Formats: sequence, C-alpha cells, structure tokens
Amino acid sequence: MSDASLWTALADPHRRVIVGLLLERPRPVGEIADACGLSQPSTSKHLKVLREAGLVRVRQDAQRRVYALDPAPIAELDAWLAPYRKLWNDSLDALGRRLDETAATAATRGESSDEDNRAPDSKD
Amino acid sequence: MSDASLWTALADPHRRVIVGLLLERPRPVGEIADACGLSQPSTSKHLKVLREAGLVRVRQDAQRRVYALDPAPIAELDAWLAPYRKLWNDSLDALGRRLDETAATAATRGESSDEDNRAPDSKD
DNA sequence: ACCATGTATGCCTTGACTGGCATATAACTG
DNA sequence: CAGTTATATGCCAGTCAAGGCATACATGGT
Repeated sequence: MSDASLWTALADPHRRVIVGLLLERPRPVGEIADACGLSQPSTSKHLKVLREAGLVRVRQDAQRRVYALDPAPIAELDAWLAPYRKLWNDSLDALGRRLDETAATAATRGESSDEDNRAPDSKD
Repeated sequence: MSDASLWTALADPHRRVIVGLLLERPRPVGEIADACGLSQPSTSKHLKVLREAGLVRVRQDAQRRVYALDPAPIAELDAWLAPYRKLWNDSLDALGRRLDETAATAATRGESSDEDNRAPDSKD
C-alpha cells in the first residue's frame, strides 16, 4: 500500500527533482543537496520520504550513502494511470480521425507537423 | 514540466477517488459527494482543485454541474514518467534474464549478491 | 415573485509538511 | 584515540491544505 505514500512523495517538487537526478545516475546525499539547492538535512528528510515510498534505495559507500532510483513504484503509478491512458488515447484517436477527415477533404496539404503524442507504450 | 498543480491535485486520496469515479462516467457534484462520503462543500472544493489542474471539466445541466474527466493532463503525467518507464522495463528485463539464467544453471543456490541495499540501521 | 434544489464560497480550526539550525551518529584517516 | 567527513535526527517556526458549518449564488418550477 505504498500507494498513498507514493503520491505524497512525488507531490513535492523538490522530491521530483531528486528523482529526476537519480534517474541519470545514483548520487550521494551531498551531491543531491547541492544540485537541489537544499540544505543537507532537508535533503536527507526528502530522501527518507522517498525511501519510505520505495522510490529509492541506499547503498553505503564508506561514509557516503549513495541513493539510487527504484523503478518499481513508478510502475505502480503507470498501472494507476493505465485506464486513463486508454481514455486519452481514444481522445487522440478521435482527434486524429477528425484531422484525417479534414485532411482528406482538404486534399493534399502536406502536414506532418504533429509531434508524436501517442502513447509510447510498447506493451499492452 | 508537469504542472505542479497536477501533482498536488492527484496527491489527495479523495481526489483520486473522484477522478476514478469520473473515469466511469461524468457525474454531478452531489453524486460524487455521496460516493466519496464527503460533504458537498468539501467535494466542491476538491472539484475546484481538479478543475484548476485541468483534470476535469464542468457542464451545466439545469442547476446541476456535471463534472467530466479531461484526460489531457494525465497524458502529461504519462510523459513525465516515460523515462522512468524505460528504466523499469529494463529492470524487468534484467530480472527476467536473471531468473532465466538461474533456471538454466539451477545448481547454484541463489547468488545472493547485494540486492538488498537497505540501510542497515533504518530505525524510526 | 417565492420557494426548492444544487452548487460554490467564506470563515475557522486542526493537522501535516517543509525548511533551517544545531547536534547526534557512523565511518574513514592518521 | 582524536579529528574529519558524510549523513541522519530533533526541535522550532512558518505555511498550507482539508474538512465542517453556515451561507451566498444560480437555476428551475409553481
């Protein structure tokens, strides 16, 4: 039931930044604090929240504690919004169809400007 | 960047419930309040938050206000966690591969290695 | 116009969260 | 063992969000 804590953990902007940093690579606390412009104690507290949400794991390296991202809870998030993704894909579909019709009516208008907003999912 | 309001909006359990309800179908405020076990005023406030986060839209039907889900911001969420999804897919892949190997080798009792990165003294 | 229904807003209290500072704790170094 | 580095924790104050209640606002019906 890390559900609640998961959302709460990610609700904080600083913590999202931290998670972003850890996405690039594992980092020790000091580095994170520095990158976030936060004090070390605050950073430690945020990391504690993330840890309790299961979002990060710690590895001890001498006196340093290197935090790394744990992707599992993110999967949970993804699972949560799966139903909504369907809905939004439908919307895009409808939009696409409408555009398609328009394009058909307007004949060739050479428009491929749309960025790929499709679900990047490769699994189902 | 995902709107801060989006995360804040979804950080609240009641609001997630509301969003879930609206996923099924659009509903008037009273119905939502009833389903959530919240007072009508509280519900209205939550809906306001969701509205300002762009998550819901209102349609006026007589004195009723029928709220419906707007899937667009959810797409934003999805976009945010896209990079993480990659990571977690890799993890699953690696896990699958590891299990596969283990099954293949079968003889070695699990090479425990260091998959337990928990802090040894995590106390509260 | 009056009243009923449905919803939004304002006020207030309470509780949670955040950040900083000082300090305790743990681990390495000489 | 003392000293230094790296991190965690406790305490405090400021902020903010959530829920309840009363009430204002809007729409429809008679």
